[in-house]
Formats: sequence, structure tokens, C-alpha cells
Amino acid sequence: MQKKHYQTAARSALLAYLATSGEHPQSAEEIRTGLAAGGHTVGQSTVYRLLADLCARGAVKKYHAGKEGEGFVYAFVGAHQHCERHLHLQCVRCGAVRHLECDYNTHLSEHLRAEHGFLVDCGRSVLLGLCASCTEVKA
Amino acid sequence: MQKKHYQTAARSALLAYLATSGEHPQSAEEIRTGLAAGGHTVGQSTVYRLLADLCARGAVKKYHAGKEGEGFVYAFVGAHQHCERHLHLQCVRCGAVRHLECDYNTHLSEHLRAEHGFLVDCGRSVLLGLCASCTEVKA
DNA sequence: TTGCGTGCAAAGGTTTTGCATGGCA
DNA sequence: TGCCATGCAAAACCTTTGCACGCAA
Repeated sequence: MQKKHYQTAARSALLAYLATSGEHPQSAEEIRTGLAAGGHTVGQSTVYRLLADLCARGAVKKYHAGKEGEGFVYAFVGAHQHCERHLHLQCVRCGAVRHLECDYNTHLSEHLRAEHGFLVDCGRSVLLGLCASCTEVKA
Repeated sequence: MQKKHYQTAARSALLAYLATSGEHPQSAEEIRTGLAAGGHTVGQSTVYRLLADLCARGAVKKYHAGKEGEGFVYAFVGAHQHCERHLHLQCVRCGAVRHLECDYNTHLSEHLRAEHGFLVDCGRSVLLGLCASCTEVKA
């Protein structure tokens, strides 16, 4: 059961900010900077605490940062309430995370289970690569 | 082009240790402890530097640690010289990483490319879940 | 009024870097 | 002999925690 929470300035600002930034993953520090740019100064610990809370509620998802060794990035989940059912595709260039809403998920999970005895946890699995947009501008 | 390197005691010990520990991923600190247990005291910075070097040469692979927020684990690559061609399955319980040597890799990559415009970088993609062994003892 | 939320600062853990010394080729 | 490698310690980084005060309900 979710712990109750107050509607505070920091919480509202964070939610509003995440909503406008779409599902583009950002680090805690980037989020804090973004909030500050919008006139909302929020302590770093508050950012982490709010993100952890939202994460627990399923409103935000936490991914490994694209660049290794650099902690985590957070993305607003929005309408995606079934992340445990599909795979995730993260672009190593732009950082965007796409949710693979496709029957292929089922095929893959079934294949791995039947042929390899491996139970995939889709919600936590992220495939890395280049998204369509970044492929086009591939330098 | 690879930078040349000397054959030093620390380097030999690390390689020997990794060879015996198979492909089971370990953290830098675990590796250091393991070396110490074998009578080889190696400075922590040396461990990191050697791992980074081996990683660059493709002899060692670096994965996110199973538990989030806890850095990385390293695994000996050994005979797997084609990690860029297959997916990786990491067990969230025991930490083992398996290389998916199966035609399914091709299917998946092709599907994602054709249907979703996403170019998967298999070598860096890791699917999380439960391996066969851990599924059996699922508590 | 109650107790959660917040900010600051300090703590924690892991990885990286600077520097002088030591060792391989 | 020339460089690379190593160790120690300090620095850097990101994240978490402790504590006292503030604010929502």
C-alpha cells in the first residue's frame, strides 16, 4: 500500500517538469537544473527522494545511464503502465527510451523460456542501440 | 591500435584469476580480494586500470552490477569473441551472464530494424531475468 | 497540532587521478 | 636506459542519510 503524501511545491514542480520533458531520460542533476531554470529551486536530496517515491509508485522509471559509470537517469512513465510486459529500447546516442509495444515481446519471452530456461524480466531489460532518428544522422 | 604493455606480476595474476573464475561477473573489489586470497596483493587502482585495459582489448566485459547503484562487475570473455553478435542474459539473482548463441539473435535484430527502425547493439544489450538454475529454487 | 516534506551538510561507497617509485624489455 | 606499471593516498562522483525547521492537512 502506498504511503500517503502531501501536495507540496517541490512535488508539483517536479511532476510538471517531468510531464513537459516527456519520456526523455535525465539524470537527477539535470532534473534539478531544469527545475531551477523554471524558477523552482529544489534541494538535491529532495529530488532523489521524490524520484525514489515516484519510482515506487510507478510514475517514473529508473534506467542505467547510457554512459557507463554515470549513475542513473529517470524518465516519466506517463501512459506506459505495463512496462513489465514489453522490452525497452534505449538509444545510445540520444538517450531516448522506447517501449516496444509489439507481439514480438511474447515471442521472445516464450522462446527464451522454452529454449533456454530463462525467465526474462521485461520491465528491467533494456536493449541498447541506435534509434531511427539517430541512424539517419549517423556520422 | 592497442597500446603495448609489459608482462607484469599483477597482470599475470589478474588474468590467471579471471581465467579460473570463469565467466562469472565480479566487482573490482571482489577480484581484488580474490587475488589477495591467492597471495597476490594488488592495489585497487591497479585492478581498475588493468580491468579497463583488458576491457578495451576485449578480454573482459563490463556489466552493470545486478543490484542497482552498486557500480559494475567484470567477467572474463574467454572464447566469446563475438559478443557483438548475440544478446546477453543476466540473472538478477546469481549474477551469471549467459551468451545467447542462437539464431534468435538474428530474428530479433532483423525484426527491430525492419519494423522499428532500431539498430540493436547486441554486445551492449543485456536482458535481465532469472536463469534456469535460479528458477528452480525460486523461493 | 501532527507528522510528512524539505534543505543543508555530512556521510558512504565506488571509481579515478596525481605522483613518486619500481620493474619490464 | 626508457617507459610503462604499481601503490598509496587524495580527489571526484553520485547517492543516501541525519537533523532541525517548515508546511500541508
